[in-house]
Amino acid sequence: MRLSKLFTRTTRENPADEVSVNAQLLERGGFVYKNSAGIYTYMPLGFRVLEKIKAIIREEMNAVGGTEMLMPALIDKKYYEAAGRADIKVGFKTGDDNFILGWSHEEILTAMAGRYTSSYHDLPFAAYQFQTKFRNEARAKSGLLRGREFLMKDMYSFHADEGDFLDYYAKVGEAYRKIFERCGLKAYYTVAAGGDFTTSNTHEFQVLTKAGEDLILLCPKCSWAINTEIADEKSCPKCGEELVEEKSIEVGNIFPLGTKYSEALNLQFTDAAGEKKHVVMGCYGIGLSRVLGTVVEVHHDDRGMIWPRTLAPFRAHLIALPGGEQEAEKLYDPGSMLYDDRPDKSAGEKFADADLIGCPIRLVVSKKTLEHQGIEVKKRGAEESKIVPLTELAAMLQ
RNA sequence: CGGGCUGUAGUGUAACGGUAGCACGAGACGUUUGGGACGUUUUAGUCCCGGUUCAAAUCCGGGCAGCCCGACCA
Repeated sequence: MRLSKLFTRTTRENPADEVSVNAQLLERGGFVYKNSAGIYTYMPLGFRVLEKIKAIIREEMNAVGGTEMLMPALIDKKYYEAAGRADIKVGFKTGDDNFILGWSHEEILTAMAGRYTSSYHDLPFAAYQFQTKFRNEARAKSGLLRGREFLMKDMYSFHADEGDFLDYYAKVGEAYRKIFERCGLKAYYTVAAGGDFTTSNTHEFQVLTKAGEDLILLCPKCSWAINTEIADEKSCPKCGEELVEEKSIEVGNIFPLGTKYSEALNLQFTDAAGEKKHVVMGCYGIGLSRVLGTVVEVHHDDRGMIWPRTLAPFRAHLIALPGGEQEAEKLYDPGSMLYDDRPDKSAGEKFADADLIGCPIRLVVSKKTLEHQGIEVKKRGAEESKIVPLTELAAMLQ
């Protein structure tokens, strides 16, 4: 993409009233636009990052047999009423009393599953979606970390019995590890309480950051962790090491639903012995926008964002300086490069923008580099740069 | 939902109750050209409603909005 064609613009100043790093940098770089507290538009650069996160999650969910679908955001209250959650205060009302802006989709999917689930032959299955969730948070805060409208991947699994569920639960937990690792996040598998549900076997994926609003007790030796909401242990039950309290942000969670929803919405199947049983369910969520914000919290410096290669809006940021314009046009690859072709911007301004936007590699073509038949290559976050022969650039970007 | 703080051009900020100013951005012209360059010039603003006052960005009341602390949080 050419910067001359990108309609967003960076700003030199942090937005007033914005304290969290992710909100400051994402807004300054033109990745997001805050429309209201906790409500953001993903501008082109931010959207590209979001799509990369989505692609990683999609791959890993498909790999554990998840099937993608898309449910409505506007949900008939009857679904929530069936499980006794219609009055929950995090919901947004709409102009029609019968409809609520959806904040979770257990009920609606459980209700729909009834049409397709008759026998144990129909089980197990897992379905997921990427969807905008609405939560009437009493206090939206910390940029993308706690929004009133946010993008979430939610998956629900349906099983004939607890054992089958537990096997799957472990598989999804492993998939989540891969997802966060691929997103450049060190996420700790943390024992937690799942709201209305059992305190056993519910887990959160927590990333350590000062911007986080959760507190976990973490074992520095074996990485076992537990949310302080449900524990005040002093030492690790796995290895005995003393636990350390850390601030963290929950980027994902997985938890058992048991038969809560299958009973509430009467989702039953016939087992091999011909008996009717309630389906055993699990639920698995990842907040994409929260992942986006967390990555910025973790990967930045005083000049701007430093995107992991897997999520960067573009692999490289190509800058044309005087004398290098023609060569830059030849090198420009629209698929992988953000190309600063603006003729009226000073070198310093282009460098500052490149640092702020944070693509992994910065490429500069100028009279100076062409005197060496080369292009300057600098990694974001590194101090040194080097001149690479033009003929070797393509290989280097692999 | 309690508490605190704050609302001024696109952005960031000034202005004792008395002419709304500065910087950045954006536009024009010229000079520049490897770390946010310079000159000239143009552009654009007091969140909303009411009150006090000769006079309100400023004081008062009420809204609305934003941020922070707490409570809450599938």
